[in-house]
Amino acid sequence: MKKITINSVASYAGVSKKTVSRVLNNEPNVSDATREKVLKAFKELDYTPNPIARGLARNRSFIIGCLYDNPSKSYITRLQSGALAACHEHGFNLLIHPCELRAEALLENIEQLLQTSRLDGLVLTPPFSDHAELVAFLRKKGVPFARVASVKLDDDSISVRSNDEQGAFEITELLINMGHKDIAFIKGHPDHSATEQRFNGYRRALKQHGIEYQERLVEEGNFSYHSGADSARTILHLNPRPTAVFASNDYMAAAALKLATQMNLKVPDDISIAGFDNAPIARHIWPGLTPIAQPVEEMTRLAVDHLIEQINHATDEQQEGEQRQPLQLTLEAELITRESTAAPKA
Amino acid sequence: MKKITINSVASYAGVSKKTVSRVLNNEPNVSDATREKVLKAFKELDYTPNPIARGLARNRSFIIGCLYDNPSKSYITRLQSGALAACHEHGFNLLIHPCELRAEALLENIEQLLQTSRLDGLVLTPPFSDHAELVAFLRKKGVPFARVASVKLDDDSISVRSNDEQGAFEITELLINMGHKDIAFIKGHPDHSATEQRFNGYRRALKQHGIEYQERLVEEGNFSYHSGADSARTILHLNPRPTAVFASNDYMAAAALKLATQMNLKVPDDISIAGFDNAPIARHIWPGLTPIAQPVEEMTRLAVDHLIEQINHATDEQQEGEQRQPLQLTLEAELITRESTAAPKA
DNA sequence: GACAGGGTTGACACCGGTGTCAAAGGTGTG
DNA sequence: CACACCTTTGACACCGGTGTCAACCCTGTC
Repeated sequence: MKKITINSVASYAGVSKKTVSRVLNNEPNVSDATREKVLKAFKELDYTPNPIARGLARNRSFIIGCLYDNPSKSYITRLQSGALAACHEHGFNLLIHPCELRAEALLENIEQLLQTSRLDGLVLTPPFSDHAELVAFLRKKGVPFARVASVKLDDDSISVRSNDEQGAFEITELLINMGHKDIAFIKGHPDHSATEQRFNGYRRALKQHGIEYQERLVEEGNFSYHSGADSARTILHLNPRPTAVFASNDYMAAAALKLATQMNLKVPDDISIAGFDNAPIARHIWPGLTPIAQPVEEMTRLAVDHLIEQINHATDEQQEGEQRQPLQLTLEAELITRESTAAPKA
Repeated sequence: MKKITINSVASYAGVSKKTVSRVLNNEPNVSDATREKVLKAFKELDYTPNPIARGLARNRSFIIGCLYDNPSKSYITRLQSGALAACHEHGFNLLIHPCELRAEALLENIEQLLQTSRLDGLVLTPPFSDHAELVAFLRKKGVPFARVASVKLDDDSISVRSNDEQGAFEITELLINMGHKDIAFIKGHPDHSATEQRFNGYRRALKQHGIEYQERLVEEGNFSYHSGADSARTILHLNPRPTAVFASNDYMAAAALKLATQMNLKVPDDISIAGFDNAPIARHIWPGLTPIAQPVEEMTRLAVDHLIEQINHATDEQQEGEQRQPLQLTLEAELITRESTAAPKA
């Protein structure tokens, strides 16, 4: 099969390759007649431009990298699917790069990624979104990036988050309004800034309703199912036992729910359980889990969308002067009620 | 920040850029002294080659594409993680491309992917692994590819699978040996060739143990949780009700388990439930699910590993003569026993 | 009819590497 | 010492596009 290059098209259409390039890029100042000729040549030769050559000339790769380190598979695939939607819309592709937050060679790892792939930009997902060192590193290198679900806001980068504090507040309030007073809380991974936000929301709801905060009801988890099981074991053996458990994500909530069932506790009659995220598992277990739903896919889509716009804008203008358009969006989280929460049995 | 190119290195080291290129690629016929000089220049200038330029010159992108269309998030992330392991080992990156099997524009979609990304190769995962039209298309285009979990073997492509038929046989036999005779079966998606294999294993086990096959016990699903719920609803309302259900994947099994619990049936006392895959959900629900575990990650890793070797080999030798090394591997699936299966209550 | 000014076009260098080939340098043999 | 032969090296074209700039054409105006 013969390769069709810009030169083939040019000679076929009887114009210079530069003119072909102009048509390719929808540049102005090409006469209609010429444009027609070239477009016809495209069709008849079945030509498609070589993105690698274009990338070399423009110093672009048209690839966005996605960084993550997360135990939840559903979270990861939702991130990816949001990122992909935005990428494909703009003719970009997505390269995935899982890596460990705690690895000491993190920056070296990222640097190598950047050098071996010449990415046009990077999406940082939790827990990287609030990694100060990494953010500083990328800024120094001049690599465009966007942050998803970051909490510590600063004012010159793209960041899309959901309102974790408010979400946690609402679900805690739901439990309180049902009549619960002893509400246990399982924290998330300390490296994720959402962990603190959710905890804050929990405490704010208690305070606002005049319920005393009890440290004995709070356990530290790390978002994994396993950590949820460990925390739940402690909580469910407390005496007196709380009447509700709010876990910082659905996996830990699911673990609590499984353990409660194993202990012959009825959910929600003996104990209510609430989660955070609305992962598929929340629907797949029995009883169905009441969570706060975060719009993960939408957050990522928006973040990547703006990232690409920034990239395109920056190269168009060639302004070294850091003409960033800061963008800080906060989407609302939504309470979804299922069977795992109810008023405490009298 | 000044850009370091091969020219900077060349002039710094006092050699030609071709010599630098030779050192980069570990080519022979460079004197030790020269090599030292160049390596020193690499270090001192902190040089890393531009993969886009290299890709243009060699007509390579060092990117592998991964095609999938699967409802199971855990399956997808395991695929990705196996593929990534192999890619990173060889200095490649992974680009993900979910797309719909049934879409009429499938081939156009893939063609565009190939043209816009200049992928070096493609990993086909179920249900694409056995998509005859797609395979023929790629072969015609000369695009290297590897197939994961394909069943219909042919003899000139890379394919890594696990033994679905045998796995289904073993888990069915487990149920039979526990004393079950009325064993319901939920089929998978008809487009996936594994669906037929698992069904075959189920029937072989019945036959080998002299149990009559009953069509009324077989329902058609499509691997999604939802379809499992539908099938389970029919099965659990049969009269007489089977004493065991074997679903073709864990999501459908989980749906059956949830429904059984909702119907106040005790699992496994009233009904045993078995799955296939060993997805995380199998551990996360109560009671824990007995499945056949497929080595998804390992299959994909091996497939991509051989794919990349074929790619590297092909470009080294420049043999148009289709010097493919066919590779057909079958990994064994493993039975994992948890709480959802037991002898039927007398 | 000369000239200014805008739209259209192509020659050519360039992006940062790799492939080809010939020249230069070193060694062993008759 | 002449010669063949192998190793080492660099000049140069090339991969397939894009950016720069000058040349050209056409129109409208004085």
